[in-house]
Amino acid sequence: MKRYAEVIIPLAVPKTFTYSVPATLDGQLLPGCRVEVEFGGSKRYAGVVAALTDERPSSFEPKPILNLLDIEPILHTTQLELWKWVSEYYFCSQGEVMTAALPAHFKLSSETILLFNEEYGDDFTHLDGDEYLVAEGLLLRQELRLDEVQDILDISNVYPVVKRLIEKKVCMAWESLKERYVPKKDTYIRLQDMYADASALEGLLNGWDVRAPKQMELLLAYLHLARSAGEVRQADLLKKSGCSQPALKSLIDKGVLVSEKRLVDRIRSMPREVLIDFTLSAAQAQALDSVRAALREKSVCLLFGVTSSGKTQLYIHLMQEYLQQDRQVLFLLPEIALTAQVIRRLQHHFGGYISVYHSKFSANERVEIWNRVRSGETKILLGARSALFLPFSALGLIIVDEEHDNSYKQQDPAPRYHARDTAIYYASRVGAKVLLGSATPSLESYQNAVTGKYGLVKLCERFGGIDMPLLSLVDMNQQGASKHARPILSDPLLAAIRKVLDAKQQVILFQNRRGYSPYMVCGLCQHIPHCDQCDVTLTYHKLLHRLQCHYCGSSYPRPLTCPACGSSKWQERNFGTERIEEELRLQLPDAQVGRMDFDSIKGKHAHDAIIQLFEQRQIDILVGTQMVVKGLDFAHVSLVGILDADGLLGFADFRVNERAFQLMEQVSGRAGRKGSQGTVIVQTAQPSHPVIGYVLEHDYERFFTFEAEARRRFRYPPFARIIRLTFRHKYQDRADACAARMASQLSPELGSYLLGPAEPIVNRVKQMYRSELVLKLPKHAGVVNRARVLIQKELAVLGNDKQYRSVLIDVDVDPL
DNA sequence: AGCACGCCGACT
DNA sequence: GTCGGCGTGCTC
Repeated sequence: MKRYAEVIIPLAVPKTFTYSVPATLDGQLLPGCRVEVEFGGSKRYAGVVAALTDERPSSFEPKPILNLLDIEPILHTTQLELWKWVSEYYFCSQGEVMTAALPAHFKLSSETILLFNEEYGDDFTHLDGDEYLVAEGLLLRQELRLDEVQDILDISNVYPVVKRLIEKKVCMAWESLKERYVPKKDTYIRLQDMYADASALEGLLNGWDVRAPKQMELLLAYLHLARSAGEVRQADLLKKSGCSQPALKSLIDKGVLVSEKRLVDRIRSMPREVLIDFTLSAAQAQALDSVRAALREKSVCLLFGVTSSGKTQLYIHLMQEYLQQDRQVLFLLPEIALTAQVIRRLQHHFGGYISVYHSKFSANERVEIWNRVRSGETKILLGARSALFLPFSALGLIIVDEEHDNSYKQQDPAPRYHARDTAIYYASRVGAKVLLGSATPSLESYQNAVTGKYGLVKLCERFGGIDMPLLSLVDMNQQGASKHARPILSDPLLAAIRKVLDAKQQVILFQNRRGYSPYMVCGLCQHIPHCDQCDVTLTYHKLLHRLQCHYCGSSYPRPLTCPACGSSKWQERNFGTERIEEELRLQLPDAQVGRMDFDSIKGKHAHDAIIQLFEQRQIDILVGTQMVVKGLDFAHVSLVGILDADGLLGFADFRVNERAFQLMEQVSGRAGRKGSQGTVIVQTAQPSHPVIGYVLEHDYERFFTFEAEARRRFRYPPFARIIRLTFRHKYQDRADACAARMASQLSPELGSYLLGPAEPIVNRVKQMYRSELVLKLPKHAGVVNRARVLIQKELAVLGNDKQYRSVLIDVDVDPL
């Protein structure tokens, strides 16, 4: 009966749009359904109905909804509320949240199709060159997409040509919105009904024509498959029998077999019971009890468990308990930790109840997982950040493993949301519990645990009684004559590697820099090559033999001579993973070396492939960036080397210490497994740095006390809330002016919490200059809300001011 | 985000 | 003189 619908359009427009509901859709339309609407002239989109109303807009005439795309809503109202909350909390549009939340195939936008007008005929004499080319294409193909027209003409703006062709009635334009999800169909083979009767079948076999032995073979293969599997796919049958399509076709033609197309799930489920084939250690069982108790009283519990204390086994037990109560469980992991190793392990226990959702899955598969979660068929979902937006219907528990991991915060396109924090909000809305797990909790979470806001459970014992690895330092000041003459691999480290390799064990070397050399310096004039588009030095990649910008991705040929002075005496400074790999091949020619970083895991399965090679011990030494840190379990690694601790401690943001501690502690945890204590060697020029000290002692609590004190003193999280505003423009002064304008609006009330405008460390990226404002707000709801209101208000003003509207403003709430 | 409208430089 | 650049304004 409601006559108007508020529709979310998947764009960065700050509001919903009102459309009228045609009489034909009366009653079928519900919030959460996708609808096809026209938006902005001719473009069509699949929008999501946020709400229905009877209120007639006064200032405009709503356009009608063109089509209903879903018979029932694809999400629940709790998800719509979540979208709204995320958009408000993180200062973005609901459309941007929609873009992040929905699988690609739910997001449709039209494309312009040109249809050839038959009546025009093939007399193209009145057309000019470009028009003729397109008309020819149309005659041949009947219809062309706009990007195909672009290919034909090879010019940037095809629109004028298209417009003339339409005016001359050669073709007409059509906006086509196609459902992109394609259900998968498989061909199945079954026996003709009359042979269901055993004697009829026997008769058939006995009277078989001996001239058709292939068909007989095929039929026997069918009977065999049907007996063991129940139903028979055509592909399996042909493969098993070794027969070809024609043999099958004649059996079908004879009316012995029947072929039929059936819709199938892309996601193979193995329907079987939950399998818990291990027992918890006393420490684990006790921790599990404490977690249960904590979750009875509080909605969030932090499980602080040292590396390899067996947190996952505890999770598995807890998940099973929620499963028995018929509640769904969401298990979040950082994308990079979602390896085949982890997936296999959970599938082993939960078989058909579990689904996995992450970027490696095809868009079609993701639609199917979406639907299975909504229907409640999937009880346990293992996924990365965006899995939080799946339409759970009976969510009972969210586990956020490695809760400290930075990849839970989406960085580049809005919404810049933190999946851990959003999960906590969402859980509270739907009455679910949250278990955060980490060996190195974030300062935020640990502070919340210490103050009693969250429950806190510690698991200090490594599973199976393995000792924590033994750490030792190599003081790099004593290695090499000068700062620039330091070796990449110090003598003690090299000696340790040799020893480990002799014992047929494996080594992980950690260096958080990819490429060969982070920058090159001209030996004569000290010139350093920079990116044209960004304010950063270029990293030399030896394999590509090019200089690359790690900010915008552009790449340059390696200069032979210095563009400033013409000398060719380049010096390569510092080292990345690529260089280490080379150094190892030089120093240890017999060792098998593998590299795992952003550059080496391109391609769908490259990441898992490297892990597998290492698991199978075809690689002796694995060199990598943070990727080697994330939740991998290798049984034979007895040595871990942290090659440049100073590189981790050298950043200039308030989280350096936290990140450095976490990375070093996590990578250390990779060393030592069953029966042997691992060794970690840290190379540093600052052996007395306090963070290094805490890592040596594996003492998270003392690290926390130390770091929390500094954060409190300088008013950083967890003792303050940060909102950062970045102003981007191709002219520095415009960006600065806009930031100054925002600052002037905020400072009367919030001046004491405001920093900037200031140019960030990297002040130009992709041809855009930047200016930054940072609000360090006290944790006081009134002040924070006031700041939000003022920012929101001023964003609207700046968006309408022609002096500032071309400045792009990014708001980052709780930035990393 | 698109996409159209509108006002200033290098080509016929 | 026109084609085409991208500044700016709007989308139910």
